[in-house]
Amino acid sequence: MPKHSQNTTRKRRALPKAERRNQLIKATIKCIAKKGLAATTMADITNEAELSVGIVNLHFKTKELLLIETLRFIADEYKEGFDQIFASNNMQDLEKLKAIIDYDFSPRIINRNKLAVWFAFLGEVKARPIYQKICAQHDDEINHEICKLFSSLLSEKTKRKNDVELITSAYSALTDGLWLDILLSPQRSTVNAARNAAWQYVSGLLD
Amino acid sequence: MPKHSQNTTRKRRALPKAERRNQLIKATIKCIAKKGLAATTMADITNEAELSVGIVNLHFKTKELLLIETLRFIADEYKEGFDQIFASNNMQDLEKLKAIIDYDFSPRIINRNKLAVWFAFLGEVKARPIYQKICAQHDDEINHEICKLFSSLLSEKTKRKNDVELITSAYSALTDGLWLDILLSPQRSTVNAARNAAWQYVSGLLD
DNA sequence: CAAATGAATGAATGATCATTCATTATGGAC
DNA sequence: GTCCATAATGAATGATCATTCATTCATTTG
Repeated sequence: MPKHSQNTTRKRRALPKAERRNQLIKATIKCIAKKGLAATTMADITNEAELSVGIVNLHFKTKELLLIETLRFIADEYKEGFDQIFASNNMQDLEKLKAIIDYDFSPRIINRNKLAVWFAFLGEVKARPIYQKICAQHDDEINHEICKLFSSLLSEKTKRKNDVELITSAYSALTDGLWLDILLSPQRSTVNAARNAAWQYVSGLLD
Repeated sequence: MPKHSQNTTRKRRALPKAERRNQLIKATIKCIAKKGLAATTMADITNEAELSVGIVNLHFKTKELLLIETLRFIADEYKEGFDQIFASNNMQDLEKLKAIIDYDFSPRIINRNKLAVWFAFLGEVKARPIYQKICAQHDDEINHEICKLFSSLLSEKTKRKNDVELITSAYSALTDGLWLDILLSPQRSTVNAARNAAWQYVSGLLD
């Protein structure tokens, strides 16, 4: 009685390595969102993926390595979309900033499942420096881009009164904090309120 | 060979319940900061407290209940200091806001150990709603007070242009995000930069 | 088609851990 | 001083879980 029978026994199939890895990573995200990082077992993950328990060993060697790849997946996915916006050359700087804010609260990238995974790993950062490392490089690059954007957008007067680097880190912190709000409050309205709050902060700097 | 002998065997002592509970909670905080929530075992905690493994059962019934009380401890501790500032009646509103910002980045309350615990629990919120509940009530009360403060401090012009509730939630999110920065970056300088960023946001609203 | 390859399985293993509870120690009460 | 209530101990228990690997199965190659 195979678990994944529908009516008739489904045949097991060999898939390309990359596809299996993605399948397992997606199952891991779902499980962490549902049960938390601490309570997620290998059996949970392989059940969710409708595969056998031994498969993780085959594709990731250990649970810890699967977790690391899962975090990397989410970090890369975010960074990729971010880079796309920045690389675009049919947008003015202000449009880019608007696009980033929209992106930061778009459901495909930022939803409660992914935020749950994100914050689950961040919560373990002090104990597992590897998690911090995975986030740090992207973060630095992102902050650098945002800083350049503010530099070109803000008036001389504003820049004389405020430190641009400080504005950048406040902006990043604001975004992180708003994400946390979304994770913590199940209402859908939070996402819109969060986007508005981010935009209010930015527009306050611009005029 | 008792673990906690120094030179001669130390006698075990019966302490008032409340003291033992605090001792265990403090040990739990240390362990979570050092090993992470997922990897912290009962043996870790009772070793740290230099007590026997059975003691948690005696004072908290289960590990889960000890964890819940630990989160509650940190939340209550923060709220208590916050209330003290707000209850003071020899401070103007602006002074109060300054005092809150100083408080939010004072090492006694906000340090990497306590932040590690804080975010470790937040990371599990989606899976364990009880953690969310413990934080939510305090958060609501705090936001309410901050909102009142902004209402009285901001000019009519600013209030006409911006929604005070949105400003409040941006302020809270900013603080949360800056705390996350402190947890993530081991440099001591981060704390001062964070305080400055928070203050810059507020002073930008005031003039 | 037969043989070879290697992807996938899942029962078995052994390690880790929370919890239990019979026993021991402690500090009042009298 | 001797009892007694109860705080504290820690070896033992049983449950959970990551990992292993001999076996099974699908696909490819010759």
